[in-house]
Amino acid sequence: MHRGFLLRIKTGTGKKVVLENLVLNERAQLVLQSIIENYIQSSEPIGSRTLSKSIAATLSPATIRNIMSDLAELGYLVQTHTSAGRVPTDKAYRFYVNSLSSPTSVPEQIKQKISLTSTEQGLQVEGILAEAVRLLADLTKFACVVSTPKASVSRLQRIELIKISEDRILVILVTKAGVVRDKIIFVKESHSQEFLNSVAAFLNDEFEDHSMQEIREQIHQSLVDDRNRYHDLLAHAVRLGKKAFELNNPGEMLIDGQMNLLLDSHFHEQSSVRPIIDAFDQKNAILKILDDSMKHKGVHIFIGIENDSKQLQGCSLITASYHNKQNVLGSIGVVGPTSMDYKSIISMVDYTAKILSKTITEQSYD
Amino acid sequence: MHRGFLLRIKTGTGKKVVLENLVLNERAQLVLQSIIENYIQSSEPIGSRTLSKSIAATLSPATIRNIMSDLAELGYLVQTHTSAGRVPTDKAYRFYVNSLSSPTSVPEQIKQKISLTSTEQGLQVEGILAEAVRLLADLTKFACVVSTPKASVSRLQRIELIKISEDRILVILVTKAGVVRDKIIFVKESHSQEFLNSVAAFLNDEFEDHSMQEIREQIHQSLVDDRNRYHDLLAHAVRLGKKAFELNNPGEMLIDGQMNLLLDSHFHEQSSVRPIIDAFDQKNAILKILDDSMKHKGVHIFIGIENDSKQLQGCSLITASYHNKQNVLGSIGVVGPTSMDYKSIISMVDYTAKILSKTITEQSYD
DNA sequence: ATTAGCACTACCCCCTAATGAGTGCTAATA
DNA sequence: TATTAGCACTCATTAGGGGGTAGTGCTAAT
Repeated sequence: MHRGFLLRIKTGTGKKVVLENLVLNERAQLVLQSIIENYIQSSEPIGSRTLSKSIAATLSPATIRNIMSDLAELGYLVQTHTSAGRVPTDKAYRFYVNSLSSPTSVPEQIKQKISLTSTEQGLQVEGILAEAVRLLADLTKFACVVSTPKASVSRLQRIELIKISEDRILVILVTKAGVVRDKIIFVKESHSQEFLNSVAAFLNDEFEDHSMQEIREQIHQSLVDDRNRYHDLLAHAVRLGKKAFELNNPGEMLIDGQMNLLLDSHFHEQSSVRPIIDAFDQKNAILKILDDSMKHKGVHIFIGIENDSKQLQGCSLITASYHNKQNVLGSIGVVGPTSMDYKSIISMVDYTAKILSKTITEQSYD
Repeated sequence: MHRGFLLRIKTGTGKKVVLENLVLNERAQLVLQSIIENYIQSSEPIGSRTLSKSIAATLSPATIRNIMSDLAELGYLVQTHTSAGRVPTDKAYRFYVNSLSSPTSVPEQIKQKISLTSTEQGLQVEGILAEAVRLLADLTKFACVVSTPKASVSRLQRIELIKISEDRILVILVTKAGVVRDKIIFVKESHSQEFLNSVAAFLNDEFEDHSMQEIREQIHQSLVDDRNRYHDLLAHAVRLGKKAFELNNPGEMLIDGQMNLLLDSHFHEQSSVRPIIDAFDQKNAILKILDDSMKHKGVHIFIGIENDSKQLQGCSLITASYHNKQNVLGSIGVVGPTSMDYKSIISMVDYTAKILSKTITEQSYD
């Protein structure tokens, strides 16, 4: 029926890449890569003739057809209809990005655009993140997201308690990373501002430079531990502190450039963008990916079908974590079509994350 | 040529509406209104036959054609091409909304959906606004905007100065309206936290319950006034206060539901949404409209061509201001196609603004 | 192992004709 | 005099048909 692919590769020479349990010979790799790069540019199915012209090696359309046929059988390519060119599958993109070396350097002119000026305006971390995500969206022309620093890992710089009314206290938490969080807590008994000041002083003394996670645990300990009850200040500090350090904002993220997706040529039909938009609205699927990408350094790539969330299976995400001197704080990423220009987007995300880390580190409070 | 329109209306009976310097008789009004309502529903050109069926009064298509022809001549209707139905112009929408009585009441089931829960979670004004704008976007299926309380009119509840590093001070401003603003100021000379506390205490004493505008003016006065220089604390307080009360964020706005516009059937072509999206990015045109709408109570309607900004001439805005006990704080609004369902949108905006005002008033700090 | 050649497929574009919704005008009618 | 029926006309939209084209798969020749 078809000439055996395995036969061909047995005689194939040169470097080989193991993929699943099968192997692509060098020439097949070249063809596949070339198809992908062509498709990324044109976002139209690639035919054997077109390819034979653009490809470096001198191969006739017929030969290429044979190779393509094999690649299709292995699941790297599909056709929209019988007599159409081939389109790369998610599997092909995975092969492609795996074969890419580490991020290529960003062109000098782009580098110049990637600079964060908001620190000069006395903005906090949130402001810097907003600027970074907007910048990345403008550069890549796709939608971009960034997760705000996780409250649990950030370390306390300062806590302030401000009496707002008889039963309300405004809590302001400043972290070493430069994040300012404020929230209101409700109390049953009224406290004077002086009293709140001493409670705040106590909490500052006790917990400065501890991570929120630690603080919560220690306070919980103290609550269990009844011995503290005899000390009035301490008891109140513990009780207020418990409320103050409860994190009720469960990790936020900033989004920019959603519109870019709709205007992008790769998503010709609106319907294919719809689920992605919904994913933005729900946030949790994307947050999960950003969280995952915090676990390891460097750039992470999630391609279409690989995504757990069905809504995101029509697009790819490229993410990179950012950090200050001590901790990984969050990650920033691009959401685009599976057929995006991985090479350049990867390097942009990588570079932006580095600049972001640098900027945040510089303006951290320690 | 054509039978004189003026002739016809001279004999017209019943209520008349003066519009520009011309007059529509009752039947013409009815027809126009009916065309508009049909078009709002179908967003397709309305023909005389269709209308003759749907209209209450029993009029033959031919009669309706005559009326339509007159309305077209007066600039209320246009045709996309010779043999197409008629489409209302912006002038027609203006007539239509003017003829609407004050906001109709919102259906009970919608009312139930319009409730703001964020206060219970100890969120500040910004959080409430974010919830309100999202709610309105979900309800109307259009893009929605809300302007944050203007810093200049809001009155000081409390200022805090926190030493962050040798040359940086974190300023936290809490306003009576419940807005918490934080920013970093840079100083040349280092101050101890104790000193900052006394400066803050002084500023609090001096300026509590004053509007930011007043405070800025008074501080500016003091700067000019050299007599204060002899007093060290005062001099520093003035200097720091000047920086602290400088507003570097020039009125912000929150946006939600931009995507709704792209998915809306009224904007069949992407190209017509593009300028609106750009307007969102630039913000100032929309902010200006929101500002304008703060000047008078109630719902404001800006229809297409009436907008100063060219980008916004393809859409309509419906806005309403929100307030606390003392001041008008900002406004919330819907951005949609000129052919939106004004009747229901108006009432939703009206009701949402009222609930928003109520919620903010309740949780204000005085 | 590669390639040239050929038959075949299916989309795309263009042209045409038919359909149909809608208008404007005129003449008849109430 | 206001309304309506009738008719000719316009123009968008649709369906159908043919030629062109980009592509494939297969086979036979190199």
